[in-house]
Amino acid sequence: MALAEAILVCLTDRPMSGYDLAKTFDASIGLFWRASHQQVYRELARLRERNLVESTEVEQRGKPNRIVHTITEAGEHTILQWSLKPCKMPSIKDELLVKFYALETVDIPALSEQLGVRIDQHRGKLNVYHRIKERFYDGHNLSTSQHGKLIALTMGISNETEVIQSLENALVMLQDTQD
Amino acid sequence: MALAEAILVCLTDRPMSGYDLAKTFDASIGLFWRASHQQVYRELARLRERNLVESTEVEQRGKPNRIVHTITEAGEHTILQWSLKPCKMPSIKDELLVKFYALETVDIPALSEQLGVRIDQHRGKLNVYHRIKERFYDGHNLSTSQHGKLIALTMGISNETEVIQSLENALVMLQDTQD
DNA sequence: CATTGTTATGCAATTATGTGCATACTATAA
DNA sequence: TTATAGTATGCACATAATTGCATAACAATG
Repeated sequence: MALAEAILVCLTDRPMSGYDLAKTFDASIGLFWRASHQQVYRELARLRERNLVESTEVEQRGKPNRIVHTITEAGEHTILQWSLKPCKMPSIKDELLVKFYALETVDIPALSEQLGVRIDQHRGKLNVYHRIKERFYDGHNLSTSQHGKLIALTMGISNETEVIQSLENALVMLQDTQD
Repeated sequence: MALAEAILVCLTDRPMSGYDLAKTFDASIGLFWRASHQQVYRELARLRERNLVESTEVEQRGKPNRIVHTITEAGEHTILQWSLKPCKMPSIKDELLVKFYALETVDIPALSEQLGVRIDQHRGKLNVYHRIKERFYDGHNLSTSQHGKLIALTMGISNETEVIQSLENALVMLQDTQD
C-alpha cells in the first residue's frame, strides 16, 4: 500500500490538511501517483492510528476548520524503510491500446476520435509539467529534495513528449487503415 | 470493468481456455492490460453468466481437461458498444517516481539500484516487443486486426525506448546528487 | 523415488479503489 | 435571491485486485 508512503512523502515537504493533500494528488505528485480525496482521507485516518502522522485542528474564519497533519519521526522512518524495498513495475491498464487489439470488431471513427482526445489530454499534462518546471525549477538553486522532484519532472516531460508523438503516428496509421 | 472487454477482445482472435487467456495476459495483450489468472477465471465466470461467452469442456490425454471459451454474437456486440465509449486515461502509480519526491528522506544508493533494476525490466520488455514484431509482423501481409496490433506494438516500442533513455538520464542525475 | 515444473482450474480473505452521497460555511455572479 | 463554485471533511456501499491457498494429473530431472 504505497498510498500511505506517497502521503508521507508529501508531508515531508510541509504539514498539510487532507484537502491540501487531495489537491496535491490532483497536481504535482498526482502526476505519478493518482488518488482521490476519499482515498486520502481514509489513508490519513490509518496513518494517524499507526502514529505516523500527528493531526491538529486549526480554526479558521470564514471557512471550515482544517485538520493539519504533520509527519512524525516514526513516519520518516517508515519512508526510509520503504525506500530500501524494491518497487513494483507500474501495472499498465490502457483501454485505448486494448481497442487497437480488436480493430476488426471496433468502431474505427470512434477510436480515431478517442485518440484525438487522448492526444489533447497528454498535451495538457505536458503543459502543466512545463509550467511547473519554469515556475519552480528553472534558474533556481535546488535543494536535494527539489532536485529529486526535478528529475521526476524531467522524466515526465520526455515521456509525455514521446507519447504525444507516437499517438499522432498511430492516428495517421489508423486513417490509412480506413481506406 | 474493462477486464471483461479485454478478455472478449482476446477471444475475437480464437477460442481460448482460462489458462490460455492467463498466459496471453502475461505476454501479448498483457503488455497493455495486466491481469492475474485469478482475475481471468473470475471474469470468465461472469461473462458466461451474461452469455457473452460459451464454454465447453474439452477432454485431453495426459493433462487436465480444458474449458474452452468462445465469444458469442452478444459478446461481439458488447465490444462494439464499448468501443464507442470514451476511454479513461490510464491511472499512473509508480513508486519509483514517488521515491524521487522525497530524495532527502530516502536511501539514495538503494534508489540507484532500483533504477538499474527498472531499466533492465524495460529493456526486457523492449526485447519482447521486438521479437514479437519480427516474428509476426515484419514482412507479412496484415489483416485489419493484425494491423491494429502492430500499431499498439509500435507505440509500445517507442515508449519503452524513450523510458529506458530517460531512466538512464535519471540515473546519471542521481549520481551527480550523491557528491 | 522424491522433487520440481507445467498444465489447468478455482475459492476465500483481504486490501484497494471508485461512486455516490452528506454536511456545512462562504463568496461571487447572474 | 437563487445558483454556482470553492473550502473542508467524511461515511457507506459496490466493485476490483491481490495474496495465499487448494486441487489434480502428469512429465522430467536428479
